[in-house]
Amino acid sequence: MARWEGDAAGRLRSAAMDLYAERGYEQTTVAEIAERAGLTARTFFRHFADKREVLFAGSSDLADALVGALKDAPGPASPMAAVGLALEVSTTFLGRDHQHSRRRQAIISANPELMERELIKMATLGSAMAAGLRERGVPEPDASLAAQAGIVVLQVAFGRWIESPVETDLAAEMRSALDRLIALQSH
Amino acid sequence: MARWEGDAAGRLRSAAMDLYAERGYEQTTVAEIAERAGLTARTFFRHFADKREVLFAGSSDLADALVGALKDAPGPASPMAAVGLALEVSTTFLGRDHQHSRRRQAIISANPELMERELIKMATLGSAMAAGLRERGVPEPDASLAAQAGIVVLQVAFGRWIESPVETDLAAEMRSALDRLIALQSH
DNA sequence: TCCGGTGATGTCACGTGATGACATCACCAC
DNA sequence: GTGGTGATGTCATCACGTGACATCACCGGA
Repeated sequence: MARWEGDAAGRLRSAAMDLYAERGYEQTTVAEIAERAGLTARTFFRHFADKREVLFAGSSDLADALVGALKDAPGPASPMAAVGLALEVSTTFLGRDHQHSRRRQAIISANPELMERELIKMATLGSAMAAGLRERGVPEPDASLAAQAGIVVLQVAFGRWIESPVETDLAAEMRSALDRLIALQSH
Repeated sequence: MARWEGDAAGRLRSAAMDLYAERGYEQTTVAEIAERAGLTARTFFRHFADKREVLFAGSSDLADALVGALKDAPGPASPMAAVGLALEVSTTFLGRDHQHSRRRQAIISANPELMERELIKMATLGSAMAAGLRERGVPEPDASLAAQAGIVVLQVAFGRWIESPVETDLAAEMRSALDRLIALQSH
């Protein structure tokens, strides 16, 4: 068997992706994922908190990068400008593998439970960015508004990037969406 | 017992609220909720899809009202102006009972699973509003950006209303938050 | 060379959430 | 009163998730 062959978490991740894609999230049991990875269900839950989390590993890295970008933004930058820089940074995480992103997003969009998990990850990201803005001296409610508005831009831009038939530039989508949001407020 | 005494869903809702508040969401079993309401666990699941949903009944009414407000908004109103009108309407649903809203939100905020459910309800609300804006002729990505930005405003304003020590006016919080968001974009 | 520690994995038992199938009860129209 | 209808109860079952304990591979030191 595959026991002791290393990278158990990685094997579980790809086994889960394959099975979720093949037969759907709900129709896949944790035991089946583990079996395909040469492990047991109990071990699955040692690597991932629950059946959904296997699709969301590494999301805290993204949060750290975004908060770091806010900290590194030039002092005089406005809140939304700082958020724009953070969104720029996010594209280096999210825009890496279009094929993989497409597959993963199709799985998530097809299931409400997975959507819930995605949304709480995004909301957490927004809260972290709001904290980063407060660190920069931005008061509430401005910090939360700017941060969560930034998350909206990120999600809309990412969605368009995913759905685009030709492979576009994610950073360009981000800038475009942010511009549109700003344009919507001017009257 | 309380079988056949009418308003089973209502009894289950208040039993759940009480128990969730007393001992926490996770420490409460569905059987306990049903027992307090004089019913069985099986009946609980006939009225509510799952253990979380008992806290979120009636959220589709809110969605209908918001979409209706978008439809009734004056033709020349800009997307964000229409969203502002919809937010105004939302306060008649959300700002009804400050005491109850506080209790409910405390329960939800204390538990990630409940937060997930709240977030997907809000996201669904945003999607419905985006569809309403498209109905008004607003193209994508503007429709989604304006709608989801409106949801951000709603959430921030509602949070401030909930946390305010003195009872403020929810509609005023909404207008204030929307103004702040607009101000953040102007440079 | 072996011995013991350490971390990852397996095995077992269990409570809970959630659902299908079927029985039972209250109520209402005729 | 009879039969239909909707709400509820009972029973069986499966999957998720977790605690407790056993087992395995590997590595460093005597």
